[in-house]
Amino acid sequence: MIKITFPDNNVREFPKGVNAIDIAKSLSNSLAKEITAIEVNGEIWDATRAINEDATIKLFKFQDEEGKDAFWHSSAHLMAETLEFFYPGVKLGIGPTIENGFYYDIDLPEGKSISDNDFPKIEKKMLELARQKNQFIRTEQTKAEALKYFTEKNDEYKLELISELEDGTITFYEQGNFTDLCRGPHIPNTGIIKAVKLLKIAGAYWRGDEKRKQLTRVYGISFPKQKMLEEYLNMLEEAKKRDHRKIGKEMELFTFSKSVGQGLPLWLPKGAMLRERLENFLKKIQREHGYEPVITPHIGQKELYVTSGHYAKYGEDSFQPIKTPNEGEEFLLKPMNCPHHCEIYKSKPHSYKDLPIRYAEFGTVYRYEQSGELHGLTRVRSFTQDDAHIFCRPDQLKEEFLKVIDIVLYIFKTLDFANFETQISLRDPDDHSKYIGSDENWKKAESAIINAVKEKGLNSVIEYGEAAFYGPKLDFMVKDAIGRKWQLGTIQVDYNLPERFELEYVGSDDKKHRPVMIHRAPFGSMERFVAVLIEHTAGKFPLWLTPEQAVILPISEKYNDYAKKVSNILNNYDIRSFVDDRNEKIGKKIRDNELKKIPYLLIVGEKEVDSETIAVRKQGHGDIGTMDIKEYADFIRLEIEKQLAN
RNA sequence: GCCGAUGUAGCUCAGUUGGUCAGAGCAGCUGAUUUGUAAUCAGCCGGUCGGCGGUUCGAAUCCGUCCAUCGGCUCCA
Repeated sequence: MIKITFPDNNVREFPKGVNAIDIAKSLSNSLAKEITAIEVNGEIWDATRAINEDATIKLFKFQDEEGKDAFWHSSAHLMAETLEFFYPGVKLGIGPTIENGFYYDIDLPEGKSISDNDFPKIEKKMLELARQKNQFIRTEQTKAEALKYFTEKNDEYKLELISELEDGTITFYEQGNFTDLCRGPHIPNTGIIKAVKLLKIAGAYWRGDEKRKQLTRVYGISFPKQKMLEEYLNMLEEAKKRDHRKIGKEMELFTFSKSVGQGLPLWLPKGAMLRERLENFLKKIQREHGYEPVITPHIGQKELYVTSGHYAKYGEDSFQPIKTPNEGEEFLLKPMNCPHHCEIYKSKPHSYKDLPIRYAEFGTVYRYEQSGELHGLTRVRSFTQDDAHIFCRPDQLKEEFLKVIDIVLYIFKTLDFANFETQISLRDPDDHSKYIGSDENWKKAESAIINAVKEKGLNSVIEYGEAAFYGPKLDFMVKDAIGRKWQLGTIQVDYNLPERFELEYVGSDDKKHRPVMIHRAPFGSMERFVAVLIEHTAGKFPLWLTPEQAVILPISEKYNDYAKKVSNILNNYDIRSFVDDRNEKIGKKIRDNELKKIPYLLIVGEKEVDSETIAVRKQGHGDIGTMDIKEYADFIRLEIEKQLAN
């Protein structure tokens, strides 16, 4: 007998050789059917793998991340089996799980191709094979055996992978007529895969190397229940409807022009108004938090970026220097605001008593992103960072971090991003060589971030090796209304630039010290933030932010004058309104303005004119009654105050 | 940048094998109607069919090339 410790620290005895399914069965039969994987002493195992020693375990179902991983990875094998059936001689690259589903990179035999039209038959065959309930059988292989198998199969991709593995660590998995090199784990058998959908096809280089052969990547997703697939497909539909590129066009927020250039957004009046309100919102918070506004030019001498080190790293692959009539004089479009802010810091000497100094600027920067990478407002070549740089003493780091976190949390709360998590990016613990700055400072900064996050009680994951070479950072990821994750704000510690720009302050010891710099952008960039906000709200912005808050709809032309009067009064109350005086029936005007997502439709006809009132209709809710104008203005003001309340 | 797909009016899209195929709806304009809570009717305007070049008697349609967009890859200070 062996001792099995459950997550709740319960310990029970099982016969040696027990597996996850057996353990689950001892709890409930229905649970046993749902188990896809198990954690055994910190390692993820197959649910059917025998446990021969005392162990601490955790059972996983599809709902768990680890359970999904096994499920989708197994589905990738099932897809590979099916592809071998339809395309004999196909060579297989890698087939991992991704955030939503899985893919397999394949090299089709000469002259063969695969397209969306082939998906239905592949899906059908996959389900047919799934229904055979073929077990996933794990076998350990010697390197020689493994090489022999794939040499006979003539799959150079697997051979390459195996050649890099250490002998004694190689395992194969077999299900039905298919055998693959695989670390695992896998689900017990194919039978629990009940729904399958192939999603798309794309080219991908073998091992991500553009000099190597391009393989065909087939993406798919699978579920243990048909209903889950339907829900997922609905979510994709919903995501399509919320696409900020589509809504941005419909609502006339922004556009692009081939003539201006790709990746260079043009903000239309309504978008510009929206953005301005977001900026003012943040400016007000920043004023309250002791930030000082600065303004810097869009270009700087090339030497500035040589000093910062960015020219060496990005110069060749970015916008090229601007030349002037003066021989040898070169300027760069600024790819970031930091060097300019460092120069502002240097414009006068600083005492330790002055710190922290916080310079804030909505600074527009230019980066030559690869053309294929541009995407709506989320990836552009010119964007405006809600940037600020905090210059502080090392002992102030944690305090400043806490304050920045406060700002970010206030923004999330006000804009209704209820779900978010943070990622703390630290040094690679095994290799400190690629990082600049003293060990002591890094330790201080890393613990400052960790403690700040802990103090605020934030949901966070720590990623080792993800820090920038110049310092650790904290990133904020929000989940939008339909569950998609977006990276927004970032707070980064920087030891590099203060060094390179030789920034100093005079300490209480009358000696010169180097300040620490914090880069922070709670929105990330205005472009990206507005894009995420559009997708989060589906264009139904909070009342305080939306470009047009109310539209006045006269029943007929006779009431246009009254409508204009109402609009003027509302505008005096700072409520953004306009009159829809088109010669259309009221039903048509309601429909059009509902579709335009205007939050309030104010209908005026004979009754309203006589009683000096308006009939209020809330977008998506219908008629909510008649009010006089002052009453309505107070009503709106209250709603806005509620939204902005801390 | 690479692979693949796409590009027809302001928007959404038709356009079979190259030959009255330059179309529809919405938007806009004009007129009629004067309307009470999700589409009133009629007329009109609007396109070098992404750009350039080629094949052909003839090209939105076939070929080449460039540009842009989309989906991926790679990248993201």
